[in-house]
Amino acid sequence: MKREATAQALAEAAFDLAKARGLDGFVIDDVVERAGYSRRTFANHYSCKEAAVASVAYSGIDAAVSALEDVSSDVPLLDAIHAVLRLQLTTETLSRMREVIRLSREFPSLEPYVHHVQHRMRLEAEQRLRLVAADRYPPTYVSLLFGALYGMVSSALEGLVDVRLPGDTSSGPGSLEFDQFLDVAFKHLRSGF
Amino acid sequence: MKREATAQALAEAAFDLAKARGLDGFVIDDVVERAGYSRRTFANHYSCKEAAVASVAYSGIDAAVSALEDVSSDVPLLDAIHAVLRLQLTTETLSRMREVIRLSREFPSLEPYVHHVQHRMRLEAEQRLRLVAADRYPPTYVSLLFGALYGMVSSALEGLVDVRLPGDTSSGPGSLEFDQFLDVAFKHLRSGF
DNA sequence: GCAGATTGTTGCCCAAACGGCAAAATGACC
DNA sequence: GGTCATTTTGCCGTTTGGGCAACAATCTGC
Repeated sequence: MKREATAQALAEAAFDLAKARGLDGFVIDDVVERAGYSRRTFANHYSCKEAAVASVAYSGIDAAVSALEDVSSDVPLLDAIHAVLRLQLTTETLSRMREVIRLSREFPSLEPYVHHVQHRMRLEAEQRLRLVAADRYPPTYVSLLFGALYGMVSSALEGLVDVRLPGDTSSGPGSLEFDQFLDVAFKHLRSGF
Repeated sequence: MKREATAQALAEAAFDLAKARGLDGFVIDDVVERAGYSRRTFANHYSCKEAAVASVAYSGIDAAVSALEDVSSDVPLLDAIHAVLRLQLTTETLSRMREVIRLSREFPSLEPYVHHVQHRMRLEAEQRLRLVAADRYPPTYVSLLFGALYGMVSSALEGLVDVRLPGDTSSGPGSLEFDQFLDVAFKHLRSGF
């Protein structure tokens, strides 16, 4: 769909500008000039530049959930999710999220939109996961499980930014810390606190 | 502090107007007129009317966490949290949250700010909880536990709005559904999925 | 290929909002 | 009373949001 492509192009331009000049270092006119659209078109897609910048964190969620939907149904649900997170929550996707979170620390006006994107990702993933698991688990169970999982993962993402922010962009991808964290999180998910 | 009182008065006025006329049925001038402040002052506190409206959902969090901090330290952590949620997440607080969530369904531009408030509540609660439990559990453990708890509770709040929205404002308070849900959530929290 | 419908983009335009700055007001404290 | 810190306010130029209608592009079935 063309609409989506335009939105992504605008978001990309806004994200680049925010990285380069900071969130207050540019106006919407700069974004549309860079992306080659009109200001009016920007307003058709985003309500403000914050929304555009935050939206880039959304990329990758689709691939992750799709991977989950492909998992054969005789693999236990928790195992499947664990494996998918390990595979998908890496490199590009993870480092973008971290960059957006980092920006939102520096420019608090970005925070609401980042949280909004995270929330939408959670909703979409949860909804699609519920379909995948519909024949094995009741919806309420999946909601609780997913809510708990989301809470732990998002808490870890924020934590990673805190811990590793000063300096290294090095160990972004399948970083040891994140994998280790995932293991602990799933241990609790399986057998409680 | 006076600053806080002003912010709350403005938020209250914005919330009332949003309930009465819808989010697009008033402008900032209406808010400040009702609250008795100037437009410039509004801008000192909130970046837009959405932020003001959403902020009313924040009320009550302070009391809840304070109650938790008073719990004697020989009560198991999970029991203490469970009890506090049962007591505090009722009537006024809960019904405000539901009203804000309901508004955000009708006016999507409100969503980011609602999610932001939820997120801030989570952060504050988690941080203070970590202090309370510092002598019994390591910070990482508390973060994971709290993340999971938050995910489940927020998932339930949204669910409650979905289920009960069409019609009744009747069963807001210590509603049966919510208590039952809490029990299930804590069962999983204790012994896993 | 073509006429029609659907969807995306743009310009126009004005009400609304953001935000810097400095003056005025409020209050706490001595 | 006086002094200092915090908060509120008015002024005002810049930026934004979004309704509307025209325009372009893309997708239909024929």
